[in-house]
Amino acid sequence: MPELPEVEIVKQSLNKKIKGKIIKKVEVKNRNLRLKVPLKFEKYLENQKIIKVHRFSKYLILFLSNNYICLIHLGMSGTVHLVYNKKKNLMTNMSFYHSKQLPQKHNHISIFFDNFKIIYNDPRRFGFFEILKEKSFLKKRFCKLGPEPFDSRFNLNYLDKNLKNKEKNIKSFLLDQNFVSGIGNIYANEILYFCKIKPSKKGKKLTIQDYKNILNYTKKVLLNAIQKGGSSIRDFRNISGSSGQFQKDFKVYQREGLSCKRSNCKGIIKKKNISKRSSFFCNFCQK
DNA sequence: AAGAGGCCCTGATAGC
DNA sequence: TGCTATCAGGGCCTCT
Repeated sequence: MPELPEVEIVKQSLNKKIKGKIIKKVEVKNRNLRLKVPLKFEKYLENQKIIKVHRFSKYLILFLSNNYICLIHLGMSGTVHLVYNKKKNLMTNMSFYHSKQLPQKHNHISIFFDNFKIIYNDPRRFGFFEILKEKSFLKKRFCKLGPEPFDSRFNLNYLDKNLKNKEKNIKSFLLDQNFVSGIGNIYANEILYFCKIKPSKKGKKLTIQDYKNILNYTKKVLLNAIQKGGSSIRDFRNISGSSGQFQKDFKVYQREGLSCKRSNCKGIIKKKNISKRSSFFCNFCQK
């Protein structure tokens, strides 16, 4: 669920809080994430300075002063929390992510700094941590991933080369990290709405204008989400979205049965499973 | 080779 | 009330 914009927000927050700081201690309570947290994980991190935090696609990349690199993927329910040590008895916490409180359960990893710690929480444990020996391994690690939508390699030629004559539908392409990386189910739905393309449209049926719209709106939708602080994500603890803000921005996602927001469009938002993922689209303006 | 589908996991919710 | 079934989703793997 954290897609590129949400991970970008976490990256920005981390850079503000932990860049230049030294890791005092690391505690792993549960190594059984999507990938096993390496036994030496703590050793690689402890006493190292965080040089900087980068992001590629949905991955956080922590550069350490010993040249090791810590990769973090939030999976679909991973959150990062910042907890301050207060003088008084209480620990207050603020989240990098939108959950307001530090959850009681599933706090798997704690990274301690001088007067605060960051905590990795992940109920479904689809997230993972990896250690890379140095920079050059990054390239290899990400070599199979497609370009981000902002990458100049993501262009008309690239789309034509990859989509032409393909039976696979465009929705699956947008979710395929080896084709374009950073987009997840929520933004894939939103992007296709803006493109006026129905999610089930096959690659081979896409027109040049479709290509142009895809190039345009993949960027626009993600950038807009980043600007809004990743606010368009729903809270996994609150699927109904009653706590608020986020849902307002969605054009189609989780709007089954509601009317299309496009002015003068009389369409109704439909929900349909495409390749096992829920897809939302306007039955009128998305062709 | 391309594309579809399964699996990992927990928690919220629907249905009986 | 309390049970079970279903769904949610990212990445990787296997099968056809």
